[in-house]
Formats: sequence, C-alpha cells, structure tokens
Amino acid sequence: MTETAAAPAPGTPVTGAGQGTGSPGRAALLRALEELAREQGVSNVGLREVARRAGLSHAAPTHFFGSREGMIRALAFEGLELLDDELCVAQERDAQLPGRERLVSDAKEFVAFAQRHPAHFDAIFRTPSAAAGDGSLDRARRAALDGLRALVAEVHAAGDIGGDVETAFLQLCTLSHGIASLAVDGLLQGLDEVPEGPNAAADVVERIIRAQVAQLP
Amino acid sequence: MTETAAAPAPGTPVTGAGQGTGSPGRAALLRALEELAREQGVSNVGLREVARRAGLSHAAPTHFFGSREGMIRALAFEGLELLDDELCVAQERDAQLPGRERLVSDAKEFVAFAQRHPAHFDAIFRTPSAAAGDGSLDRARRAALDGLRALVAEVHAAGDIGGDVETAFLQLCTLSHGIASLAVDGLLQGLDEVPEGPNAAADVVERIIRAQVAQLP
DNA sequence: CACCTCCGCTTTACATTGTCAAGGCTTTAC
DNA sequence: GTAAAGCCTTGACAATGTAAAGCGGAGGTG
Repeated sequence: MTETAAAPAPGTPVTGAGQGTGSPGRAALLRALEELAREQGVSNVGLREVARRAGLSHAAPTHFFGSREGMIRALAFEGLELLDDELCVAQERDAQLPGRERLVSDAKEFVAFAQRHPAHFDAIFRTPSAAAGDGSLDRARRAALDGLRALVAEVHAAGDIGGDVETAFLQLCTLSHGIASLAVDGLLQGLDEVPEGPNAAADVVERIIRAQVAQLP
Repeated sequence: MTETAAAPAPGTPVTGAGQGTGSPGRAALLRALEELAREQGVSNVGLREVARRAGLSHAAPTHFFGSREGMIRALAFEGLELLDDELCVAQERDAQLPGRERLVSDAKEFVAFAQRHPAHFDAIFRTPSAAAGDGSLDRARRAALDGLRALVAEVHAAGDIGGDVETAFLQLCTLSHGIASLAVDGLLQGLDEVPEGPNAAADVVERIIRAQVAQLP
C-alpha cells in the first residue's frame, strides 16, 4: 500500500508503457535528467534542477511525471526500449557467429549498454523505485531480458552448450549485471590487481565474460 | 575536486577508518540509519529522519558525520568491518572442506551478508558516494575482499582449480556482486521462470553459485 | 464569429530537507 | 575553582518535492 497509483495529473497522467511520449517539454526533461544523472548519479538529481536545465518552470517535471519517482520511472521505461533495441541489433549482427561467440557478444553488449547509458541503467535496475512492486516495470524488465533468454535457449538447442538452460541463463544474467554495476561505478579497477593500460575496464570485462562462456558445459 | 576534505567539526571530525566509534549518540544514529535504510533504501533516508528516530536533535548527524554523505560513509566503514568479520568466521568454519566447497561457501556468505545487512551493503558498494575517488573507502573495500582473493589463490595452489587465478577471482567477485545486488532489490525472483516455494531466492543463489564453481577449470 | 474545452505549462504557496554558526551543559584536567 | 574538551542543541537559511490554482493558445462546435 505504498502508492501504486500515481497522481492523475490534469494533463498527461504518467504514461504507463513507453508509447506516446508526445510533448516536446517532456522529451526535453528526459534529456536533461539523463545528462544530470550521468554527471551526479540518478539518485542525486533534483526535480527543479532538471527543470532548470531543460529551460522549463520548476513544476514542469511534476506536471508530466507526477512525482520525482515517476520521472525516474519514465527514464527507466525509455531505457528499456533502448536496451531492447540495442540487444536486438547486436543479435542480428552476430547471427552467424558460432553459438558461444554469440553469448559472449550479447553479454558484452549488455555491459556496454550500461556504460553507454549509465543513467538509464540505474533507473532500470538500481534505483529504489525500481526495486520491487511496480508491476509494469517488472514486466517490461523481464521482457527486455527475454532476448537473452531466447538466445541461450537457441544456443543450447543447437548443442553448442549443455547443462541446464535456465541455470546458464541465470549465470549470464547475474554475471553481466555484476560486471555492469561495478563497471558503471568505477569499482572494477579497484578489483583488479594491475592498473593496466588505456581501456582497462573493457579488457577486464572481455576477459571475465569470455572465461565464463567458455566454461559453460 | 568535489569535496574530499570533510568539514572538520569541533567534536569528532569524521572518523577516517572504523576505529574509535566512541560516543553513544553516534552509535544510536548509525543504528537508526541502518533501520531506516533497510526500510526505504539508503538513498532515501534523511538526515533529520535519522536524528528523530535516534531521539536526538536534527543537527546531531551533521555534528558527528559532517554531512549526509559522511554519515553513509560511516555506515560503509562499519559494514566493511562486519563483512570482514563474517567472511573470516565462515572461512574458519569451512577450513577443512574440499577446495571448491570452500569457494561455494564463501560466495554464498557474501550474498548472505548483503541480504542480512542490505543497508551496509548499499553503503559499501552501491551508493554514489561509494562510487569513485574516496581513497580510504577504496582501500578498505579492497582489503575486505582480500580474504576471498587469498582463498581463491589457496585453492588454486592446492590444485583444486586450474586456469588463471585472477580471472577466477574476478568471476567469483562479479558473479557474487551481481547475485547480491539483484537479490537485495528483489529482482532475482523476476528473473527466474518459476515462482517456486518458500525460500526461492536462497535456492536460486545456491544453484547459480554451485554451477559456477563446478565449472571452474 | 463567439464560445467552449482541452493541452501544455507557469505561478504561488507550503512543509520539509541539508547545512552552517553559535551556544549550552556536563565531564575531565589541572 | 577555573579551564578545557566533548557532546549535543537551538536557530536560521537556502533549496527541495509537492499541491493547487491559473493562464494562453489550439481545435473543435454552434
């Protein structure tokens, strides 16, 4: 009984799914939110700050999204569409690679998404409002991961990997999520022993994922 | 150049490491913070709310910790001590299990820590202030993980696992972190297909970790 | 044209928050 | 007995999130 029903604002009352983004102001606000969240972390951005950066009045965000939480929810939905798109094009691109290579690529793509769009990643997976309860977010999140689930099933069906499909899927999901989280927070460097060269993070990511996929039964 | 140097309050000026917790008020504040963070997530707790719950004036937290961020930092340091302790007793307890069993147990222990102390876990690994920069927090975090690093090295030296030690360590770390993060946020249930029985989360955690360790070369 | 009604946003207002400066009370030291 | 230190409070300020009411124009209807 927290507050599942958002305040039904006079205008647009919080778009449930992603369709119908509509007004230019709304889009500008999301852009501003993304920028600020990328700079300070999504949980540190203020409603009024976003409005200022977007060049609107301080109450514009509340008007469109109902509340601060609603605003971040909106960013999460936008991010889920983005994630879905990027994973799809990656899978298409890698369609004729060997099975395990496709798994490696997909996991890498997930991590890369988190690094390219840290604000969206946070909004989707790591913000308190994302945590539990919200049915439609839960469903959308699950849907976005169905691509990976299907890929694992396909590779398994083709005999490229063995063992339990669901377990393999869970391993890839949790590992990718862990790597992505640590990478976004800059904590991967702290883990590894050697400071390394220019793109240390990318190398470590590649190394872990590749080892993981190679070890699947 | 954000603000590495905290405000040197007249009294205790933010304890750098964990030693010398001292005053009763300080401890009460940390208790209150932990309670509230467990209920609402660490990023949603307010300075004044913590003070109220602890039965102190609204400025007490600022007095002891310098700032809101400092307060959470303090929780992080406390949590790191706790984590270190718990991992140590677990390793001691499992000293004579076979090598891979010890790895399984340690990883499970890490996840269990996150579930038992979600506020501490967040403060250590998942709060924006934990992200980058802070040298002493970085060092403490790394130190807390040295136990696991040593264990992996030991098991590897004994010939129970092969391959690259550092990679194995990274795999275990990132996987554990991913599982812990998802579990704390209640997102693990959303991943798995079957709703399952009573302690679904624990079963899934066990399954993933066990598979992972079994697959190490 | 006049009128009405939305849509998109603003203005005003208020309770609450984080932070700062200053001060008081108690304990310890000399 | 006086001084100092530790522990905490009171008071104030700017900034935040949220709610309610209002404004201007576009679009349709008579």
